[in-house]
Amino acid sequence: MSKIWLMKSEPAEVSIDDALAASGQTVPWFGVRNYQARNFMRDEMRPGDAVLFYHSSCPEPGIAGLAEVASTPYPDPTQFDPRSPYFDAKSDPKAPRWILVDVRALRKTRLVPLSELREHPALAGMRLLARGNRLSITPVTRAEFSVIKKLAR
DNA sequence: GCCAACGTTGGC
DNA sequence: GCCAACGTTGGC
Repeated sequence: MSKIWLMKSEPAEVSIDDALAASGQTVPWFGVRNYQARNFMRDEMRPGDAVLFYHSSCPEPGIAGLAEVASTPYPDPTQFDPRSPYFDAKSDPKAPRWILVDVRALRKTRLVPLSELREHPALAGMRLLARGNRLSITPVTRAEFSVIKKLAR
């Protein structure tokens, strides 16, 4: 059974529009520097898994589009680039610490603001909404996904 | 810019 | 292994 994920991106860096404009509508999900989020990509994601494309750290945080996992995991090149903000001097190229997957944008949705997600009773259990959650990648249940797809339509 | 909450680091 | 200090996330 395929899984469903919510993945946060700062639109100033990669927005849903940027992803849709990319070659093959696909972007490498670089910059994840949290072990739990990394492990989701490494251990649990499969190509074809559904993705909610979330805009964070911006004037209107919320769900901005639908996407899918488009690759198996592979090393995140930014960890080896000293000029990148995601450079990690402690990562050994022979055993890369950070990986990523490619994400293919499928379509933009109406922006469903975080505040609206919080108000919806059926979404009260969402990992995204858990107190103090900072994970940039969180699992989404099928029930949550169908509610959100209706909201986003 | 503030700050709550959480993750990571490193001395012991 | 503990835990204080520090760094980061991310909404507001």
